[in-house]
Amino acid sequence: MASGRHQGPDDDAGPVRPTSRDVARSAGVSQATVSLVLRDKWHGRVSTGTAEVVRTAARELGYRPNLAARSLRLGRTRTALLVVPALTNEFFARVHTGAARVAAEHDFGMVLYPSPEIAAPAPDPFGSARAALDGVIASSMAVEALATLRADGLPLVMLDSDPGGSEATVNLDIADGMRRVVEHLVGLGHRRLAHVTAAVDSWTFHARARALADALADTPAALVRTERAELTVTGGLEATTRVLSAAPDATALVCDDDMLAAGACKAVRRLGLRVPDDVSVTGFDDLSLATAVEPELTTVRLPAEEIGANGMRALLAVLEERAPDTGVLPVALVARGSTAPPGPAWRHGGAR
Amino acid sequence: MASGRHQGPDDDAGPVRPTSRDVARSAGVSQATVSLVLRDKWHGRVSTGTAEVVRTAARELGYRPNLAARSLRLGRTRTALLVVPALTNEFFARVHTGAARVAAEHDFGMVLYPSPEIAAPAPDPFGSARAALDGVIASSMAVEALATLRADGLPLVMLDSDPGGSEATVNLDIADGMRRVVEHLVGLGHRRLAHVTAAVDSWTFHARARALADALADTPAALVRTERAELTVTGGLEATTRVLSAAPDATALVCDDDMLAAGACKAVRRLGLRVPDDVSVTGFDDLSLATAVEPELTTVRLPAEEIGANGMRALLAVLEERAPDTGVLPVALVARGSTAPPGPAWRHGGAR
DNA sequence: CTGAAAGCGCTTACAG
DNA sequence: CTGAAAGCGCTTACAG
Repeated sequence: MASGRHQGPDDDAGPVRPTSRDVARSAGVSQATVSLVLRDKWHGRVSTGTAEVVRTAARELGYRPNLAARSLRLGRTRTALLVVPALTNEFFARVHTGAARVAAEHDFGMVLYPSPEIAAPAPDPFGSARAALDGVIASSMAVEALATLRADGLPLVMLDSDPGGSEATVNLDIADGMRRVVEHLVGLGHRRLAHVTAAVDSWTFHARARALADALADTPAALVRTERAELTVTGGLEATTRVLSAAPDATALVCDDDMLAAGACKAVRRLGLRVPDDVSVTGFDDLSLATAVEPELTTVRLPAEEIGANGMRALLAVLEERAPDTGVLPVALVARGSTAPPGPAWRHGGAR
Repeated sequence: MASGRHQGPDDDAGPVRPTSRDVARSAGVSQATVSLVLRDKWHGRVSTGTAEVVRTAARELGYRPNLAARSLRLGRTRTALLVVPALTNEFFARVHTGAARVAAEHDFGMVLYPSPEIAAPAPDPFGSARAALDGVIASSMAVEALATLRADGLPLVMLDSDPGGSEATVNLDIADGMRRVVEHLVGLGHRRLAHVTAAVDSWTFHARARALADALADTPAALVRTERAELTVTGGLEATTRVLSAAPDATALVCDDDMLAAGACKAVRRLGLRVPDDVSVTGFDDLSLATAVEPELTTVRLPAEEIGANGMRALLAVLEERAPDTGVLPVALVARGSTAPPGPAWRHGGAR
């Protein structure tokens, strides 16, 4: 009997979980053989019959390998952490779906860590997510927020973030998305746009602002006002109210996000105006909210699952010391009911 | 040198992470002392000076305990798994927030596992979430979906679920919420209600249907129609369209969820009617969507963070073999713009 | 007040 | 084709 009598960490916890030792004993083989068979490394090393006996014994005992022991031995956990700024947001939910799918395909686990602070240093995810990790994927976070992680020397892949921040970055073509919004609006005849910008200090929103300015430079239209908004529907409503009082001649509101755009629509209506007749509104992200509101939002669809999947592929590459594919993913404009040509008053240069 | 030459699992991976052995050597003490000091179990066993030396050495080396080794030794991981049917849903995001907060207070980690199938057996979360776990909290899932988990003999706490399903259940007062919706609607004068029910086979939606029928029994009002809807805005729209063609005399639509209610509002308007003038609509959950749409939704606010927090407390109790507190949490009706007295035509018994 | 030793459960290089 | 043994890094009961 090999059980360390005075060392047992736990003596009362219900039925004892079987170990590979138990399987070996039950199958009449060594622990090594059990490991080989169960890890599928037995071909040409263990006879087919023995393998079958081992598998049967494992099944009958309900054996499940102890992951802590395996990790300790292997020095690898086959687990990645996905850090996102918010769980509430569908975009991140979809990023997770994509990343988890690729992880599963490679027999990796995926653990999720919602870090409320996008820019501030996150509280130690190891104190919280706890699992031992092989690498980290962070979406739409500031590099500074990942300081603890980096200090641990873990491979880090950043998504929708400053390209210079980490060993690998997978990005969306934010600039192209904004350019298409501008083209769409200018094509409809809008000349005075306002920007409802997210008051969030992350690369993706800085990129949106920069792209908007750049895209506008090539057109006859101008940016007449920018207001910062807290990233909620109410934030969008309030910022838009400020925009329309400061720049009542704006005919189109470019919003950094669909939630902001939903709030903008509410603000427009509270001022007795109509969307899109009097004011056009655009969103960004194409969350399900975009089609829940009325009119439905013209917005930019981001390939959320795909960026998650590519992020996980990049992490796998880094882990295997291959060069990660850090291509920029294309986005698409989705035109819906919240945009239209500016109202007749505007087309004729009149005041509201 | 104690490193097992031919056993090293990994020879190339960058700077070697320091172990407690390195800290001990650097501080000139034994590994045991390091462990005692760092786990804060040294009082009266190690001198203050030695403790300080150990702490300094650990800091200087950037030592972090290997969690796999600790788990293996302790047989406990201080990690709980939260299984939710969807990440996209704010309700679950808030449940997670509450559960993670309580977990952190007790130095527990919290790992999230989104299981797309509410009712079907989930794919093995151990293959996927991978972390070694002390217990599981599952929100709004069918017991059958947790078969794998239960088979592992892990303590399980269920949230917003069939009270009979597990060793501990923490529930919301769904029945009371539905009763208040009915009181509100009947109080406004509605007599013909229809139910847009979620086509999801989970306890919480069955409870909502049952509670609606029960509440209605005590009133002069009647349920004139029930339509099942896929749990999306579009699903709500389609089901409502069916409701209003089958039961054009319904003056109020009770929806199982805010997304469904948002879809219902869209359907009403597509038929040329107004919310709430012609048809009142109610939601359930009070997601931020409820105030993003217009009119804002009358709905039932569920204490999502609190149920998460109580769930984690219950799990902690089970783990410590104390009796879990499985109280039912109160909910509240939030009356907003999507409900009003039935239109004049209805009040006078006329047809639309 | 401190250290030496055992052992948690696993995997793999090696010897047969 | 199979087994015995070492060791991953930690914590704790025990001996001093």
